[in-house]
This record gives sequence, structure tokens and C-alpha cells, in this order.
Amino acid sequence: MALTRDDVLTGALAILDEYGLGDLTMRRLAGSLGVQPGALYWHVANKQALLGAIADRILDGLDGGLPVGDWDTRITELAHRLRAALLAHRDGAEVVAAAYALQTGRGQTVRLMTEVLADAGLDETEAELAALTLLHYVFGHTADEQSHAQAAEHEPAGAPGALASGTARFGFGLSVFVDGLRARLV
Amino acid sequence: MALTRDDVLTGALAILDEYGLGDLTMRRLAGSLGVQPGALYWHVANKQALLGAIADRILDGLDGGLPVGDWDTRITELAHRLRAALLAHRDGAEVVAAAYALQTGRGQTVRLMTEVLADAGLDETEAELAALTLLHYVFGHTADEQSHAQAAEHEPAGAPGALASGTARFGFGLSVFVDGLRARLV
DNA sequence: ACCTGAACACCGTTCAAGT
DNA sequence: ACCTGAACACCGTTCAAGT
Repeated sequence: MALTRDDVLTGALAILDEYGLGDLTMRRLAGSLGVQPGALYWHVANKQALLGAIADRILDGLDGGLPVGDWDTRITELAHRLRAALLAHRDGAEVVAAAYALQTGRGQTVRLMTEVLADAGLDETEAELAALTLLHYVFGHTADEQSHAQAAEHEPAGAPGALASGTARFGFGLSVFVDGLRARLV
Repeated sequence: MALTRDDVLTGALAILDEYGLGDLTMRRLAGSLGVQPGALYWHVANKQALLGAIADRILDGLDGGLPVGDWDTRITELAHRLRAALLAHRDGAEVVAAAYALQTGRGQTVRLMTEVLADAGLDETEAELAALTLLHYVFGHTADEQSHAQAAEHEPAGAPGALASGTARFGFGLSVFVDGLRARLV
């Protein structure tokens, strides 16, 4: 039963989740799959391509069933979903941010955000810039959360002080951004 | 004439500027200084510490002579200065962002931004969160500029279309952020 | 105090050769 | 088609020993 490209990606995600990006090496991955390092290069061009494919997996299904409503609730929902997707895997923000930086295309996430913001009334250029700005915020905030990570895995339901929880802290910055955009639209 | 810690940092910055972060290895640095790799560890604890010291150099003198005036002009000036400092060295944003992620303290940049925003009327927690948000934006935007980098080193004086130049694009996102904060203050 | 020599335990990637 | 074996050209870090 030969190895599948899918097996390789799944194995890589498993190592990422359990040991983190620093321990995700081609040799270690090969070992966990019971195969020689060189074998991986039959399924994947190189490590960079592997990380790109992992990033795609992490972001998969991000845009399913977006609520129809005001632009601000839609963009807020998108941002929260992106953060959740990144938080779902150890070092997820770092992996996806690194993969994104290399491709100017940037996948559909930016396109979707741009679309929502253009609908809101921004012109094409501003909408795309605003989408990138938001993306940077989500990546930066989430990477921060994950680097200070470990504990506080699942936030307790009755959170303590005002902006203690990660979600609340994230929401604050997000609302500043949305407020700023609103000011530009009136 | 023995090597100095200062020589090591200067040599490291030279390699960074000329070849980029990917080529800044301890062995290469040692070679450029005419010394064995092990010698570096007399002057610097490890590579992480070296990168931290480089980050400090890049950010050095960031807060000198901040204009006295409204909070929004001050925070805008600070953000522009931070971006300029990062742009002054190849891969500067990536280096400083990586170094920042590891130290919760975060140096004085955040502290200064927090101070300005607290003066503006935000409470302590919100001011610090807002400062971090702004920091993420600056890092994200600048890292993006530098990864798509190379060409467009010095923007021509008479820039073309609306948001073509890096500075203008940066300014747009920055003003969204500042507008959002203003909305929170009235 | 400062550095060399030499090692240890790794990397990513390539590629003939096997099945 | 898919993988092994073995190599190539690297890494960061440690540490006795030299000066």
C-alpha cells in the first residue's frame, strides 16, 4: 500500500499539532511515516510546497455559510472564523502567514474579505488594502496568542476581568478596525 | 586585537543587509569575521540572543524627539518611524517581529505607544491592546513590503495612482486604525 | 580572556538504482 | 509508479585544549 500525498499532509499536520513547527522536519516526517526522507519528494516538491499545502488545509472551508447581513457583521464573522481556524492547529498562524507571504495571489480569504468590504462601499483599491490590513491583524494577534500559548487552552465560560480572554482581546482590536472603516463610509 | 561583541553584531547586520535572514548563519558569520564558529559563543549566548540584539539595534533611537501635539499625530508619527526603522534593514520586520514574540516585555516601543494612547483617554488595558494591535499592523504590513521587496527601493517623488506607494498604502491602514480609536474616544 | 579543533546531532535535497 | 541507499552540502552548539 503505497504512500499517498494525502498521507504525507496528514502526517505533517499530526507532527505540527503534537510537536510544533520547529519539529516539523522532512526527516522526522519520513520517520513517522516509516519511509526514507527521499521518498517524500515523490509526493511533494519540497518543504515549502508542503507547508503551503498544509496552510491550504488549515484554511479549508473557511467561507462556508457566511451570514447574509450588514458588511460589518460579515467581516467580523470572517475574522473570527479565520482566527479560529488558525488556533485549531499548533503554530497555525505562523504556518499560514509564512505561506501567504510567498504567494501574491493569497488565496480566497483576502478575495472574500475584499468582496465584503467593496460591497460596503469602499472602492476596489481601498477594499483590498483594508482586507490585507485586517489579515495582518488576525495573523499578528493569533501568532501572539500561540507563542504565549500552552495554558488557557479552553477559556473558562465565566471569564474574569474585562479583556482577559483571547477572544475578547481579539474582538477589541477588530472593532477598532471596523469602527475606523465605518467612519470612512459615511 | 580580539573580537568584540559589537563586531559580532555589526558583522551580523552586514550579512543581513547584503544576503538576508536566510543566509545569516552562525557559521557564515564566523567566516566573515575570520574566526571559527565556536568563537561566536564567547560573545553571544546563542543565535536567538544574537537576533534579539540585532532587533534592539534596529529599533534603537526610535523614540527620540517625538513631536508634542495631539495623540493622533503622535501615534501616527511613531508608526511611520517604526516602519522606517524596519525598512532600513533587509528582512527587518521579520527579525524584529520574531524577537518581539519571544519576550513578553516587548521593549519600549509598545510602552511608548501605550503611553500615547493612554494620554488620549483610553484606559490602561485598552491602550495596551490598541498598541499591540498597531504593532501587529506595522509588522505585518512591513514584512509584506519586504517579502515582495527588491524593486521599488526608493519611491519616485511623483508617485502615480492613488495608493500605489508603500508609504501611502501604509498610511491608509494606519488612518483606519486611528479613526477607529477616535470613534471610541468621543 | 578569547579562540581553535574537532566533534555531536542534526538539517533539506538529489539521484542512481532497485522493485 | 514508488521507494531505498547513500551521498552532498550544509546547520547550531559544545567543549577540551591551546595561547
